[in-house]
Formats: sequence, structure tokens, C-alpha cells
Amino acid sequence: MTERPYHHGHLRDALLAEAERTLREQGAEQLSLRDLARQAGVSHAAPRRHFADRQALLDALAGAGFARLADEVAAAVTAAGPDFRARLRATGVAYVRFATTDPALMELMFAAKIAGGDEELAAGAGRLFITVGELISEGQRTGQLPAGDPERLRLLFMATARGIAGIVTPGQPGAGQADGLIDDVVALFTAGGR
Amino acid sequence: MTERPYHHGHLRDALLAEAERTLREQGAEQLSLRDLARQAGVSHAAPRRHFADRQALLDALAGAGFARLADEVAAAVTAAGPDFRARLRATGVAYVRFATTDPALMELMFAAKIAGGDEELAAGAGRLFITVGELISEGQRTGQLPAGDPERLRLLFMATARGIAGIVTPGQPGAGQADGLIDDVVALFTAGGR
DNA sequence: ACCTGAACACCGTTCAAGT
DNA sequence: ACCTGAACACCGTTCAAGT
Repeated sequence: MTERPYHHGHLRDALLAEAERTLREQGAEQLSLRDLARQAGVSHAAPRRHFADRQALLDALAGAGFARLADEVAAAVTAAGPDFRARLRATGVAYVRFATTDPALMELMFAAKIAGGDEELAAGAGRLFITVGELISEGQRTGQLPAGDPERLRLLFMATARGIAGIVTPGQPGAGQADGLIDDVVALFTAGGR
Repeated sequence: MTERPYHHGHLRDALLAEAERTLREQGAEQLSLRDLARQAGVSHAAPRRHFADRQALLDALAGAGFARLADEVAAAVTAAGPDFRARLRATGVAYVRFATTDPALMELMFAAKIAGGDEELAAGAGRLFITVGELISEGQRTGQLPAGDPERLRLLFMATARGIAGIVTPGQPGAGQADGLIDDVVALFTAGGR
């Protein structure tokens, strides 16, 4: 290996990748800019060029998290096939799986100040909203979800899925039952249709 | 006013009260043991006698929060009168009101490691579980909620209410619609009954 | 344009000592 | 039993200076 060059080259990405790992393994509390800098082999002041402050790094993580969850939901919906209830269930299960794998990131995302904050964060959250929103509209179009304001129904479904995903954190009573609760939610939502 | 005595007398309570206020006004991030000690007029090491570390203080806050939410839910259910749907709605609205008044505390409570952690925390959470659990059982007894495992239905309702309460934080899209979403939840849950 | 090094004002936690 | 004061090992943030 050669000497580390003065310019890191991928510092922003390196910091984000390491931060994501620390967040997953240790939680948000343990996330320190100085520590990330140390692990990237740069001075403690270097991250400042890429993140205005600690909150900016957290917002970037949340934004990337939303984008990833949107992708995973979209993939799960596609993989679930044409049956609407299966597609709705797949969405909920994708939430739960995400929260299981990355509880601290999930918390960060849904506690983040989305409106009027970081641009990347709003964009990531927007992608998730649109992805879920399309599915909700599909259900209403085919009569498998109750009629009414689609935005409101989307909001209700996302809040519910997030609430269920919230119980998978270790130390929460009822973790492990989350997938079953998603089944119940799908039954409740689709029972009101047609 | 006399000289401050060497022994504070109510230090634990004073720290908790001040911490609750700071949590409400500034969020959990801003909560510092040294700052609380300063505001109580004691040395920075004094809180150690009452809270083993910062996390212990946060757990105590979460425990008290759960106890208070349980009280507020119980009061709201009573005030709602005999109609079951009104009682269920009152429970959800109490969640939303609590989250509106104290978003940071709500987050702290539901992110807290309930099992195997602080005793007071588990006790407070337990009170809320029991309070909501009794209402759910009532609804099943009177046929206004779907039959099935009451623990599971309680878990589902609490997760849903928590998810909806989670959107009232400023910066979340859809805050302000929370009470309406509670109405929708009540309709969904009770539609499955009898 | 990107990074360093020193400096400032904080933290949480520990522990011998005081009342 | 409860609190103090000094000490230790950290933070985030700022800024002149270096490459």
C-alpha cells in the first residue's frame, strides 16, 4: 500500500459508509464525527468540508435510509406478484425487515425533521411516500381498499407500518410478532374495501 | 432566602422535573447531567448519587412518562362515557395529545429498552399496557372488536396509535391530521367486530 | 478545493475527600 | 447518607494555515 495521499478522494462516501455501520452496530448515541474521521484516517476537522455539523451527517444517513427503504419496498411489491393483498403485505414486511436489520437507522429516519430540512432527506422520504402512495392508489382503483382521500389512506398505512416496525427493537415487548401484526393490518385495511 | 444547605433534600425530584422541562423544550440531545446539576445548584458529581449514569436518568423519565400516559388514557376513557367507539377513540387521541405536548418524551418512551432494563420503566410501561389491554378486552367482550388473542390485538392497537402519534412531531408531513387518522383506525378496528 | 493542527468550550464518569 | 472538587478521557465546532 502506498502512503495515504493528502486528499482522501472519497471522504464523504467513506464517512457515510462507516457511519452507517456504527449506527447499525452501536446506535446513534455512539456516532462521533471525530471517531469517523479517525477511522477514515483524516484529521478530526476534515469531515467539516462535507458535513456542516453532526446533524447534517445524521440527515444524510436518514435520507439514504429512506431511499433504500423505498427501493426495498418497490422490490418487495414486485416480487409479491399481482395479488393486491400480497403486495400490501410485502410492503409492511419490508418495513419490518428494515427495522429489524437497522433499528437505529429506522428511528433516525422517522424522527428526522423532514420538512424544511436537508434536501437529500426530503428527496429520500418523498421517494418512499410515492412508492407506497402508488400501491394505495392501486388498491383503491381495484376496490380492495376503502375509497376516500388516497393521501390520507397512505399516511394511515405508513403510520401503522411504522408503528409495527417500531416494536422490533430489542427490549420491546412483542418484537417477533411484527409480521403477524402486518397480516392483521392487511386484513383490517382490505376488509373495508368494496 | 437562606443559604443553600449542603444537603439539597429533593435533588432526585428536582433533577427529574428540570430534565422533563429541558426534554420538552430542547429535546433529548440537549439534556446534560452537568447542566441539570448546575440548575439545581449542586456540583456536577452530585446527580451520581441518584442516577448511575445519563441513561438511568433517561429511563426514569421514560418510566414516569409511561405512568403519566397511562393516567391520561385512563382519564380519557372514563371521560368518554360508555360508548365503546368513543372510548377507543379517546385512547388514541390521548396518545396524540401526549405526543403533541411532549414529542421528545414520547420518542424516549417508545425507543426505551423496556424489557430487562430499569424497573420503574418496566412498571410504567406495564401500567399503560394494562390500561389499554382492559379496554381492548372490553371491546371484544361486547363484540365491538374482532375476536382473537387479546394480547395481540392490544399490541396492534398500541403500535398503530404510536405510529400515528409519531407523525405529530414538527417537520413530519401530515402532522395535524393525526386526530383524523385516529378516527379512521377506530373505524377499521370496530368494522371487524360482531 | 480539500485537509491539518491548535484552541475553545463543553461533555460523562470516577474517586478521594469533605459534612 | 449525601455532596464536593479535581482529574481523565472524551466530544463538536471554529479557524488560521498548509498542500
